[in-house]
Amino acid sequence: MEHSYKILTHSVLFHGLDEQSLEVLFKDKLYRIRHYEKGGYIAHSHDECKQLMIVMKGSVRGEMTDFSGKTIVIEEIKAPRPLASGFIFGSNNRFPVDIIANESATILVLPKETLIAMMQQNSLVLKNFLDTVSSRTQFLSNRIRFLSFRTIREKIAQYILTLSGKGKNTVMMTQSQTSLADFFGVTRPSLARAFHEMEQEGIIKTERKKIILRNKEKLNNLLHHKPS
Amino acid sequence: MEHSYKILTHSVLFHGLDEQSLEVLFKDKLYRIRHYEKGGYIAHSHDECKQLMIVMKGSVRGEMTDFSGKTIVIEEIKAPRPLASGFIFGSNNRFPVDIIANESATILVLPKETLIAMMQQNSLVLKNFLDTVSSRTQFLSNRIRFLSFRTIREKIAQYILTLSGKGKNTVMMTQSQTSLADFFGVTRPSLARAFHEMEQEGIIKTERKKIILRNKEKLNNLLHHKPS
DNA sequence: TATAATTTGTAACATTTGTTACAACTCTGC
DNA sequence: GCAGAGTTGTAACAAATGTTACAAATTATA
Repeated sequence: MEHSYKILTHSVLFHGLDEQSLEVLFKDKLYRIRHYEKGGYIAHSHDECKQLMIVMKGSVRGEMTDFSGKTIVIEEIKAPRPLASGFIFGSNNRFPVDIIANESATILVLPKETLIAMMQQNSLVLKNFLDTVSSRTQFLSNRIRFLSFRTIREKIAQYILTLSGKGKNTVMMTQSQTSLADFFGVTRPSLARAFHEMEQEGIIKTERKKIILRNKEKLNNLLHHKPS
Repeated sequence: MEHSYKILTHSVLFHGLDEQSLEVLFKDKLYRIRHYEKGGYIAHSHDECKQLMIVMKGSVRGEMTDFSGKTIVIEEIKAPRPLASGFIFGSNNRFPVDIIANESATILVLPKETLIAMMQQNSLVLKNFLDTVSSRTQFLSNRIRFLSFRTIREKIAQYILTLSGKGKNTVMMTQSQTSLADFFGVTRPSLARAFHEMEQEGIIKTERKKIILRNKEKLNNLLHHKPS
């Protein structure tokens, strides 16, 4: 274990602690280290989630299997990140997805009790864990905002206006159009079409990843007539 | 404050503690109690969220103001529930909505430091808070699953199959069709139409709030050809 | 630099959903 | 038993998005 502390100092949960603090923290605590080969199942969807797992080496993926057996990759988690941290506590603490090793992977397993003890012993661990779970909430909450808009133009308007802040008239997209379409829950061609239409109407002008606001008022109006 | 402990024992954060434990817990801690009249602003959207607020009397609502000034009520929070508990920690700890008093309301304000101290002092408080935040994550996560399905029929299929579990062939809807439509992010008539079509095709049969599964295989197939 | 892989632009057509409006039904309190 | 509020059934038409396919542009990589 000793040689692993260095890795853990880079983990979000133990961020800010040095190796000595970690040694103190792990003393007399229950934990396990598990190895998985590529393709191995680390957890099954609907399994009870009563321990925190941190990927220490390699990477794992979350997969959803629908009722037909078709699988969809939801997310990839690389070392040294925790997985399913939002599902250890709460009223429905079960894995929402299957967790499978993407490659040979090493996982640190902390039972719920150990996690609680660590959080009470060290306020930094407590804050780190709360930050992790809360950031997730905030991400999901933001995502839902976008998914809830009826039309693609509304999503675009909200997206641009949020990024542009007050004075600015240009916005740089941080992600590809493809992944933005994914975030919005629409298809890529549809998103491209919407951008194009808005450009035709003189609302915006796009230059690859750069978006220039030409008519902020019209952009506002798109949200104006919003339902829901 | 003393007479308030009884109310707090019913709050999710202090659930399981008796009045004496609360007295010990609040001793030497910083906190405030604030009163708001109907319509008063308790917090503004984008304000920094650095304290936990618990509604002790009355009720408040979360409102979103879009760029045009139109407001949408997101949620109502009644006593004795905490508000915005998922936004105190995390990387973007700002209120996502405006918080406004629905009626005359009393709010207990716990600074972040007080909250941390209480969680470290009492493991029940720690667990309760983590349960609150995590339940939120789980709710949002589930909501996103439904919003991500392309078609209404897919949402319905997922909904019914999840509720029906293994053997059962009937499902009772716990909410009105109207609020289900809301949860799905679709309009009510569209949802009704989808139900009707599926009934025509012999997949299900609806009797008001009761849904009878007539062809589980076809229901599975709806998810089978799922994109995304 | 050449080549492959990824991203983006664009179009025609099919599908799905929204909109609006009204009638029928159910439930509650009086 | 009845009035009124809320919920559900239904339909015609409009609007938005998905699907598919291919070319062009860009970026990564050998």
